[in-house]
Amino acid sequence: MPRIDAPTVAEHRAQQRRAILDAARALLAEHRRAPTLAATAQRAGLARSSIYRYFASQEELLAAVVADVFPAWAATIRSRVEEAHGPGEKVWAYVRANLDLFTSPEQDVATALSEVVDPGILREPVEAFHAELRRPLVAALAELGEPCPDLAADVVEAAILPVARALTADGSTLDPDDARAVLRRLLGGYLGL
Amino acid sequence: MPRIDAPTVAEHRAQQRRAILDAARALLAEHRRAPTLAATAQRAGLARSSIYRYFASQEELLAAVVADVFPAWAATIRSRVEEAHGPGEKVWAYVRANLDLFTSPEQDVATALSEVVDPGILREPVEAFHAELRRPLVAALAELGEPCPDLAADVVEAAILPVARALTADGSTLDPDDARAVLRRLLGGYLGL
DNA sequence: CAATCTTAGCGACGCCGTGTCGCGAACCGA
DNA sequence: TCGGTTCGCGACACGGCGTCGCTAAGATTG
Repeated sequence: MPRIDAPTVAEHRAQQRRAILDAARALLAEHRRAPTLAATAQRAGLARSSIYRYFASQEELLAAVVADVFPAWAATIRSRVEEAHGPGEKVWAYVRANLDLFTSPEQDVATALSEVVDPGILREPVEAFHAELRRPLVAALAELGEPCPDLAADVVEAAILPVARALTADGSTLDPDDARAVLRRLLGGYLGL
Repeated sequence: MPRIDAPTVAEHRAQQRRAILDAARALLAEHRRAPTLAATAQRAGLARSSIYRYFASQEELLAAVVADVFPAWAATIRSRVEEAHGPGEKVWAYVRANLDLFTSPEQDVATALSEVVDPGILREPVEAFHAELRRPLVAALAELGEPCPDLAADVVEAAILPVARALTADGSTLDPDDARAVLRRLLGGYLGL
């Protein structure tokens, strides 16, 4: 068991796991695509093969990254929706909360995760948490009398993405208020706002 | 120059190119992801390395597949939009034309191409033609007085995708009319319908 | 304290993907 | 007929992921 820098092995393990997770998250945010294990390992300061001591596969590692980020995100959205009064307001609160998250300090990961609708390795872990995250939206839509709340929720969420992308694009000069206004106009009739 | 089955070399070349293109298209439709060169070559009946006699890279091959499919698609959409009267109707015609294409005989490729929003190799060629395809939508939105017609077009197109996916999903029991209704309710206020 | 067990870390390997290279063979034109 | 062109192909290089076996350092137990 080569060089251990923490007092105990258990702590060392926790530190290494964190280092790998952080490295993967940073690379995901930078490149907006699933990071390679080689790059992740280099950034975390260990050998590529050693990653497998902590995660069974690249997919599991990425799922762990997602699991690391989503809970706080979901909690924020849920509370924002709960603060709103009436189903239409709740849907709008959901939309705004999402847009705010995309332009928040966690913007990098949030954007990257959504950008990567990759049919590849990131898709499955992201979608698992997605189902959890969108529950308040589905509920609000059902309350609005929408016969297909799940499908409608898909549509609303899909509509949010391009706006978020436009807001976080590199040389974007788009005013956040204008961006919100586009969504508001588009979904406005439905929301009764 | 081994075995040539066509009268002339030029015809043989054209036939081979077509065979590769068709193989790639079929595989794309089947697996909804960029086909490997090995699989494409096997299906087209030549060696993997021979594909490079016809296409400089996998990316160029896939771009050619896209270029092969899009023109007819774009023409259909354009004519459907032109048939509509008034900007709101045009937007709705654009949406309906897209949904119809997803459930048409070319459904396989259309769905696959949209499904593959892959940040990977298919993305660039698809987006190039996409800009061309959506022009009538942008025009109609601008006519509606939308201040950010490009962004709004992004949103409308993004909204179409989940509905198309739901319609073409494997065990889908969704009524196409219900699906359209979801989009109509969501965009309805905006379209003034 | 020492023998033993456990296990982190690592390099080497296998497999599969893309893209390149050189050779042989077939077609074409002079 | 004969040389040039180029098609088709296997071999190769390179870079991904995942596995294996060795080494050595910590943990455990007597």
